[in-house]
Amino acid sequence: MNLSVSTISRAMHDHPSIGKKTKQEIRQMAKKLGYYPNSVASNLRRNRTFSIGIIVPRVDVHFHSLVISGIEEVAYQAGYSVSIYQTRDSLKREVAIVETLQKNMVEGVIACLALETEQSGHFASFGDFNVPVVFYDRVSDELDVNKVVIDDFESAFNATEHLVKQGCKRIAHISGKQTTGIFKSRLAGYKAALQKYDLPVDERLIVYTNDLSYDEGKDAANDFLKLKERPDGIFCANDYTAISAIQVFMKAGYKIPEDVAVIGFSNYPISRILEPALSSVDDRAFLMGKTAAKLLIRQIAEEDTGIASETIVLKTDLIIRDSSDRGKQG
Amino acid sequence: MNLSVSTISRAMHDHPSIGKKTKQEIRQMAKKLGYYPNSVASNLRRNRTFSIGIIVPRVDVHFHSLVISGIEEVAYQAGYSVSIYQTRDSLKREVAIVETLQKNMVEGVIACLALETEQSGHFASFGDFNVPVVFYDRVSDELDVNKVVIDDFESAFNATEHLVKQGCKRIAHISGKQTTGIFKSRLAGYKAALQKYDLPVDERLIVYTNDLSYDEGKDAANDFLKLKERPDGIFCANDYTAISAIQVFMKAGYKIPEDVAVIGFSNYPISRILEPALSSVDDRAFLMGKTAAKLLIRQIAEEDTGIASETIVLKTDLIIRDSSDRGKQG
DNA sequence: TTAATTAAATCAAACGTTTGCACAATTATT
DNA sequence: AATAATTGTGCAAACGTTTGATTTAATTAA
Repeated sequence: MNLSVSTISRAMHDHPSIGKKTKQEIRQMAKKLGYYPNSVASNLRRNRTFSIGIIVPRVDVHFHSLVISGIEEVAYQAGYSVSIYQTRDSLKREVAIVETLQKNMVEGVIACLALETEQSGHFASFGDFNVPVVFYDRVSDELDVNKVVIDDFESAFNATEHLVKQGCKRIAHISGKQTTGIFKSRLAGYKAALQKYDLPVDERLIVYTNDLSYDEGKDAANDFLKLKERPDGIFCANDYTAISAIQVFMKAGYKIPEDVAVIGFSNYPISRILEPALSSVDDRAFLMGKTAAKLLIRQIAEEDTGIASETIVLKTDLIIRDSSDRGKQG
Repeated sequence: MNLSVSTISRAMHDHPSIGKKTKQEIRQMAKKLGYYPNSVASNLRRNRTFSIGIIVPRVDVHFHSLVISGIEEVAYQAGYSVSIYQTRDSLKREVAIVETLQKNMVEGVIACLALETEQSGHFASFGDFNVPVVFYDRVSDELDVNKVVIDDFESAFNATEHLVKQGCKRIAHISGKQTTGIFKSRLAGYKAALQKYDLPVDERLIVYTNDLSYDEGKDAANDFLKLKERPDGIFCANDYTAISAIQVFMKAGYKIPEDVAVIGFSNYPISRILEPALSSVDDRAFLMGKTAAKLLIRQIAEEDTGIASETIVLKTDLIIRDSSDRGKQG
């Protein structure tokens, strides 16, 4: 009953050339002695780490935590451990984290760029180590790498179209920074929907905010109130501004959705709790995480000829609630 | 310029017995060749992993994501990578994760128990490997191990006292499951405050919910409405029930806070956005994460005679907003 | 100059697996 | 009974560091 290490190793891995009883004996012994194979040694020998790195701006932003949840779900099943790193939207931190991940020899990386990041060259180094990278949401244009995003244009189009179908004739839009691709697309989708239904695109009904904060939403809504021809529908590029718009208009005596129908973007958990409950575009954050993880793990497994780049576009969900539901079809 | 591996190793670690110029040359060479020391090999030799595991019920619950954020902050500074695992409140998953962490040889664990978990014996195995464990929020009584919690009793006491000072005479409480320690403590704190101010403890003004959901909050509030002597203040064991209580009472024509002052618990980000803005007890989730990480890392570093157990109680913050602020002192 | 001291670099073992190859033991085939 | 095929096990090198002991080189003291 004195077996060589190789036999034990093979037994633990259920190698076919080990006898059944030997395997059983070894397994029993291992359990009795509380023996676990040393994963570090194993990893060294096999030249693997079974770990992937996630780089997010902040964990405590609901969108990101949902993405992380999706990633964890898939990665755990596949036997990978996921390590979390926060940039807090600082480029400097992002660069430092990229280097840390390199040192830690993660086998793959899933990242959402920091707000400060405009050049994403520091991610290129992963290519040198043949470590695949998948971006989600805020993606890098300059790198030819994998991406998981939603179709912001179509989502905005659908949301706006929904307002049209509820009978809105003057639909406003609270938009984000036009340097960010997703907000540009949402604006474009909004305009396209108006055009489809022969509604004029009125620049006075479009407000460009800096970061779509709750307070900026209030300002935007107050601007709308000052117009002589006020909007009867508002499509907001996120939920916070939608909430403040609703509050401002309600305080001014307007009925939601009868006088003004409002729809947001992201479907935060608050949305269903508010009164009136907020209609919103669900951005499928959880699915986005799962998709990114699947894509990444596939790339890790392939390991063949250079990393092929792929972009996955997810469909969104239009969630109609009281803030825009006038009981009409569509 | 052909140096031995040991020289290179020492040079990279800034070992004193390597000459200055040699160090420089080696560093330069390393940079030029894109050489990174193999961390797996290093870890094997030094018998370390520099990784800690976090076990949370769900990443996408704001409280937990804040805790994670705090942990990441501290751990990253200290050179540890943090791997995330979700139990989704399933005991089975929790047990599996504990085993995975064992296999992965994390150097420490921070955990919040799954709702299903009543016996936490599976965590004991970490002790066998001398891996320190820190629990936060939902902690294990049976294990003599490190914990980071808030003072639920005092927090509830303060919240209730605040309502008293706003002039409330009949203060209700929406409580959680009494099998969970934190909800028991909050109830006790509530009662203690009433007693201090010679207010009667009226069982009709206390509702025991199952999971403090938004809908249960509505039910509870409706129950209060049915009483002939209705409450003029409500202390809720979380924010969701506080929100639904406010909505129910407002719909019934009551003014908040004039007729009914309401205060919640946890200080969700929604709280400041609602109208009226919700008063709440801030549970210091971020600080909790930082504290847990510091405690854990200290324990990892000590590595001496058995793991000493320690419990850290954090002070909470009473955040007064419109839902309870009648303009009176206190 | 030579010995003693100090500084700088190398040697070699160890960390605990994995895995190709060789070998031994068993069973099946002529 | 000898050979071939099959099955089960062991050997030993390798993975890339780290580190105590040791050698070599450079410096200083006598």
